[in-house]
Amino acid sequence: MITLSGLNDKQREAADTIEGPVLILAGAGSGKTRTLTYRIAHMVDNLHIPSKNILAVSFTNKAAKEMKERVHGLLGRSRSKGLTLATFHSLGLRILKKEIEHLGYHKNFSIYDTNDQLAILREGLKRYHDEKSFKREQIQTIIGKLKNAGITPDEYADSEFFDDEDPYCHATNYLYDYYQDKLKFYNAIDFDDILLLTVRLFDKKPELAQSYSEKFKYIMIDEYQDTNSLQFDLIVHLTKMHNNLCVVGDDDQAIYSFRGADITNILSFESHFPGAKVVKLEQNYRSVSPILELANEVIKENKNRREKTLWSNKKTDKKPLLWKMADSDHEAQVVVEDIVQHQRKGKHLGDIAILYRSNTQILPFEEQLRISQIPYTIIGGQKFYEKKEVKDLIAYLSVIKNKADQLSLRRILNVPNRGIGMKTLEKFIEESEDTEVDLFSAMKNNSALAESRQGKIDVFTTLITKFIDVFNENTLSEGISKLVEDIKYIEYIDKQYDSVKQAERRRNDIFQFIDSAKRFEEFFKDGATLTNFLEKLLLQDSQDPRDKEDEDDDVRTNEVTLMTLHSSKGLEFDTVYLVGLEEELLPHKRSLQEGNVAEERRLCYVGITRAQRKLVMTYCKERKIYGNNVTRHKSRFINDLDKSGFFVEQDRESFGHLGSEEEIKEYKSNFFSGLMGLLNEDAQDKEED
DNA sequence: TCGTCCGGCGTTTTT
DNA sequence: CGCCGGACGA
Repeated sequence: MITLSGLNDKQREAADTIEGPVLILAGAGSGKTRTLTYRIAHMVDNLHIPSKNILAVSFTNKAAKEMKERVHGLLGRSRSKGLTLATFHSLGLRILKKEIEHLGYHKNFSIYDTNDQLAILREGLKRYHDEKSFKREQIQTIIGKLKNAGITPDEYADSEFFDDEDPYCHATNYLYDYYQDKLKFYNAIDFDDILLLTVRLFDKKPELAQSYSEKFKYIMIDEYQDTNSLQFDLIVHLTKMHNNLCVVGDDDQAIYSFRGADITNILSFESHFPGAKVVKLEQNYRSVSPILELANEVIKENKNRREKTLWSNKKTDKKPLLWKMADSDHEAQVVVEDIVQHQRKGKHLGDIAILYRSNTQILPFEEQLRISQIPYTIIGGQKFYEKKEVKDLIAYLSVIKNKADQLSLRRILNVPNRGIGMKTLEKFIEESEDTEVDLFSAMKNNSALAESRQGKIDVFTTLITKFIDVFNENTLSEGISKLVEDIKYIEYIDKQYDSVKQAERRRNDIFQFIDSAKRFEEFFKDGATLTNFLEKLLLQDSQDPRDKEDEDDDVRTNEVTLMTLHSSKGLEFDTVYLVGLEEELLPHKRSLQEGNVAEERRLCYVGITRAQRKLVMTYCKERKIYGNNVTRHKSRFINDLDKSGFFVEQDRESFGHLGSEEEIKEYKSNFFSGLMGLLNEDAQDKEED
């Protein structure tokens, strides 16, 4: 028997309302995950709802995993068996893997990421007249928006999105069609397609939608403020048979509109689902009250939001601080100096985060942290699978799985060097397009080339064919090891880089890749197929620390965390430095141009509400932008409340954080000796090379 | 087929 | 200022 007595009244109400539509408006730090997990446990344990009828959807793997673990904690493994806790994309993919043939794709389809998308668009642009005046990134964005609006290439020209006067629309009209055609030909789908095709499948086969809706009788959606219209359509399909939909979210934390998230989904929930019950969670268990008061004050300027006022039992006299800095180097110095003080007092570095609007702000902080020898970790950035070596190997695996995957095939055709160049490739592509046979088969058929050159191609096609068997007969990691050996990939890497260190790092990536395959096998046993592995790699999020895979957990947690405001959503830290609170940075220049200041304000709100006890905000008088110094102004988000007493402003210019001349001198000399130490280290690095 | 030089561009990015 | 991508030459 699960008791809900540990929840507060509102949380309990939310966890105990099971039938019909429910909207839980969960303010930052209000115990949303706790409420959701108790709700699930309550349904299974007390109400005896079969776990297989429950579906909970979140946005990230991390959130899904956390929810899974916490439900396990409440129910134990055996009783939580059968629950479906997924992300939108993993759910869609699960459905497509069974049903995609209804849409004319083969079951061994590949999944393409942003880079793959751009590669196709590049070629499309080459065929389009006046190619130079269009940027493929922009076209890609538009196509993404069209997909998320559910508009097909055929429909585009007649849609509201098409403007006959706009040359971009004409280019998009051509390219969208071209792009979708290629995907189909390569038997590939992109991230947006995962949702789009699932919805389309349900549109086309209502009886299928119905059967899924009957299976998932109780549905919960986390971070509902970030859903887009496709996800909404999917939810409508899945709830059609019962209307048992519980969504959780906070409109004040909607920060992904640039990815198509539609805040009206949460704002208009009651009109989309009549009879909905709305529960507000406003008690915050995370932050001390001065931080919440500031947060409330900042966000209340936004119009068109659901009124919420967070409150906390945690009282303190200490107000949030606002530090005025000279420039970005100074900003980093002062912040890191403050962190050093923390460390001296024995505070745990894992409780500290530096949050910023844009990745361009990282550099000075990284420098200062290194000089002061403070361990740190940067969240986000390059994903593991985006490293060149890993991508090469993934491309091999992709082709072995799906021979029609032309993009992957082209990536590896001459990697390592097989003496097959563009000329040869082009001939075969032409052949492939003319005969509507996939590129691999065209190469195997050997009709485009003279005998003499065909030899090199045969080596390649034989290799791939051979490895289809190798992967059938061996485990995943064995297969990959054999592949690396067979193509002499390590030797190839060593040749590519003259720096020993670089080659070493690349080699390491490869071994790490094989290791990750091993771990995958250990975890999934018989489920560790090539297909599942590739899927996991592509859908895995980038919220793991960069380059830190090998370290122990306790080492890892005693590090200062650096990340963007976007990445920080859902997390909390004892101490938060919210840096660069300047006009044109937060709010960002581009958002100002586009007139989306409300979202920037929410971003600021998210940053403030990450802090549990200590919040320090900073801005600079001057900042280097693309090489030149530019005068900066305090962000409107705090400037508006200047004299209101919600925070204390301190001038930290000219080493103002230190007392006497003596101290300043000492600080500077420490700073420079730190710098020299670094230079020496670099020199040593070079010697090793 | 590969390396080098020049020009343009520069936000966030759960999958 | 620094990175990336395209163009062009050896």
